[in-house]
Amino acid sequence: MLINELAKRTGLSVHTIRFYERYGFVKGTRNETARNNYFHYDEEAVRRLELVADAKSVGFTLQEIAELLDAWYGNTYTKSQKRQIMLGKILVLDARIKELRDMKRQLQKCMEEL
Amino acid sequence: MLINELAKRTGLSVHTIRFYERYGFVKGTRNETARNNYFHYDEEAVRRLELVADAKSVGFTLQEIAELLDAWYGNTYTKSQKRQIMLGKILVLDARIKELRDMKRQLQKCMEEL
DNA sequence: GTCAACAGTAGAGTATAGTCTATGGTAGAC
DNA sequence: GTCTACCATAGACTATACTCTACTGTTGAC
Repeated sequence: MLINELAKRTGLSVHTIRFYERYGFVKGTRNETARNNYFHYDEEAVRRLELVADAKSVGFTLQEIAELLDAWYGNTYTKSQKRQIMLGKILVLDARIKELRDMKRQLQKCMEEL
Repeated sequence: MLINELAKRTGLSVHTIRFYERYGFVKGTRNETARNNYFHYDEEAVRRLELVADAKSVGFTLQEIAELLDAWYGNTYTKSQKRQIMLGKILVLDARIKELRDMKRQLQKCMEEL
């Protein structure tokens, strides 16, 4: 698919996808025989961008997401390194969940005292 | 206390506190009799900044925090409006907690499949 | 009285994450 | 063949949240 369809599939704007492309989050492939220089994207591109969106919404930075994508799909890390990275992110999530729960408790207490 | 002590008490930098001051997150009081123009801060300032730090760490923007501080300490809202604002923030936190849990589950699943 | 450490204001600079504009080259319907 | 919608690159612009610099005035120890 071309970038426009990818944008529709992922709910991201074309601009944002191009921006993510510079970060290496997705990569299109060019057709050698075609005389245009359009990039084509596959289903993995969709999955990668969906992961980016999910990871972003839980507060990971683009740098962290780059690492996560590499651990998920890439081959720069060994299996055990990948597991380590995943585990690290899980611990970050646990800490963040705790902060959210604490804040929620604070707000509830404040509401009761009103 | 003066701004330096406030910074030490809250763990924020003097710069950051001044920045927050422009947002109305804290306000010092000036001593009429003194010939300097130093601002003095009280315990509420400490509590307010601690709330700012907590709210920030769970992902609220400074705008949202301004609203929260007003609901918490201010008197621009009625009690029932304040409760509404608090409840709104609690629902946001719930949604965020859910997202974090979902992401955690995804990561765990990916780890198992490695 | 002078020097370091602190106070104040104003405004410039930085990082992150987009978002948009300018420009120019395809593709396909009519 | 031309019009609209799309593709590409490069780079400018924006918002948020700081962070720092420049400059000046104050305080308190020595």
